[in-house]
Amino acid sequence: MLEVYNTLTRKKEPFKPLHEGEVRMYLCGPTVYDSSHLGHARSIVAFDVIRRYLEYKSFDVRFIQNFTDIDDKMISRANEQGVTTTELATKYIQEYFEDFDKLGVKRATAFPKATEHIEEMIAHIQKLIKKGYAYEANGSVYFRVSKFKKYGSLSRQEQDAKEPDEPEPSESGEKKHPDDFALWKAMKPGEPFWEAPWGKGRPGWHIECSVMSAKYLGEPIDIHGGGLDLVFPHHENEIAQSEALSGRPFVRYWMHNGFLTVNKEKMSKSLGNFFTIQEITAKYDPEVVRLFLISSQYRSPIDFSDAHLDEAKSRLARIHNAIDLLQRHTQEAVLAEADNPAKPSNADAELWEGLKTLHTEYETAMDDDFNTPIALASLSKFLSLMNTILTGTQTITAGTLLKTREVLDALGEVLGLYRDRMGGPAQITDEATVDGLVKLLIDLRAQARKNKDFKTADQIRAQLKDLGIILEDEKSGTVWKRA
RNA sequence: GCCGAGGUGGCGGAGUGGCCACGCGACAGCCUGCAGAGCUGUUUUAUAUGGGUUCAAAUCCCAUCCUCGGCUCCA
Repeated sequence: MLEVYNTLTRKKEPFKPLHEGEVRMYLCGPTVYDSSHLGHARSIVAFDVIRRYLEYKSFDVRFIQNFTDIDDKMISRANEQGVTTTELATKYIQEYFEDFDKLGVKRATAFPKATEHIEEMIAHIQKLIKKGYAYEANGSVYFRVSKFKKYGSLSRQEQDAKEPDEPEPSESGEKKHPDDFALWKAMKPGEPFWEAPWGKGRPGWHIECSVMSAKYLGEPIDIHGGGLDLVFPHHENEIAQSEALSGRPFVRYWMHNGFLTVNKEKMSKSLGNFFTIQEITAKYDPEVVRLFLISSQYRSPIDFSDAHLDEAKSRLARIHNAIDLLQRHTQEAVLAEADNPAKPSNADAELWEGLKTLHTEYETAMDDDFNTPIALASLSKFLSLMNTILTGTQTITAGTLLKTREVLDALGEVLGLYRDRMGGPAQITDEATVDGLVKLLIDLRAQARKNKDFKTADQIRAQLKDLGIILEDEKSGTVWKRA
């Protein structure tokens, strides 16, 4: 039984989607005025794993992620660079896809943009005004927080005790209460704008998520996600805007990921302690970065450092070695058993037992609010067992090995790890040629070793290493891989 | 100030009453012509501090100290 932690109730709750067999989830995406950094990756990878696990559990997942392509930061950055906000957005959306494709993040069902939903937002705001939840002031429109009694229930913040509608001298003079927030911002000279019944301007930040979420997923949706820093005010305001109109819950499960920190401080643009995904992936394999990001539970903080990424690199190498070992044994067994199938041995039974344990432990972990560290631990335990069995003296049948591969493939798919090593034998012609040539050299080296001509043997190995090809001697023979 | 999260071995990171994961690093052994990988073992009483409850506490209760986050820029 899957349980998820709901920020609304601050408890783990059994997960039951509104429509059986179907999950509708929405993730607050980036404002596309700059490159994504590792903090964004933490959130996006976390929800990617959640989405993948839900799919693994056979849910049909509709997953929407927005791009905020109009707001103050978009405007000021576009002005700095002498481009339009549209040009700026196009550039960073493209970069976004490059970054996250690299990190193995599955593309969302749709990526709606704020600027493509202005009409719907205006309609939503009009209805809010009509119902008395919003008011116009100098061409801007604000949400009247005091009118929405549940305000603050997500972030557990008391509504300001000040008298509603009491003028606030420190404010711009437009808002009737400091807690009120903008639904529509009147145009300032030189800014991009859209026509609205109350004048030229642009939407506030929060309204886009309410409108696009409802448009693409309906109401209520099952899961709405984002970083912990979005709880207040962003998500609180989304609830207010949406529920003020619909009169029913907007979201059933609110999920928030913890921060990526640097020296225990939140990685953020304003602190300047950020590294872009491009910078990190220039230094580390994207799969290493991904493993690093899922090595702690998504709600826990995770501290960034080179040492921690190096650790993930070592750990990933261990996983890869085990997968490669399995791949070789599987291919050999399939070939060997082409004509006469082998009988399962005790070792087969042991491996089956291990698979069963892995399967149970893994699912129990992921069912418990997506506990990836425990899922990885169960995988590690299994891989140790598998290494022992495969390097042992007993041969395993092709059937057992293929089953092992199938299970590891499915579990790796959820975490987004080692998938590229799970395929069959190399298919590209060049690859096949290289494979043939290297095997030829391996044979020659084997001859040399047999003749105790270690000088030649070592020379072959060393020269291949210079070409980026590593030879490793196994009990069953020599294998090769790329450095 | 208000609200919230958390302090676990050399390091990362699980664990909400007993059996104390998993990984990284280090050391030793096995295997090996050598190397790598792999396997095994070790890394002495790891659970911020002080009390309390209990046959039994990292886990529950009380107090204290410390760290981090949110409070309308933020994944």
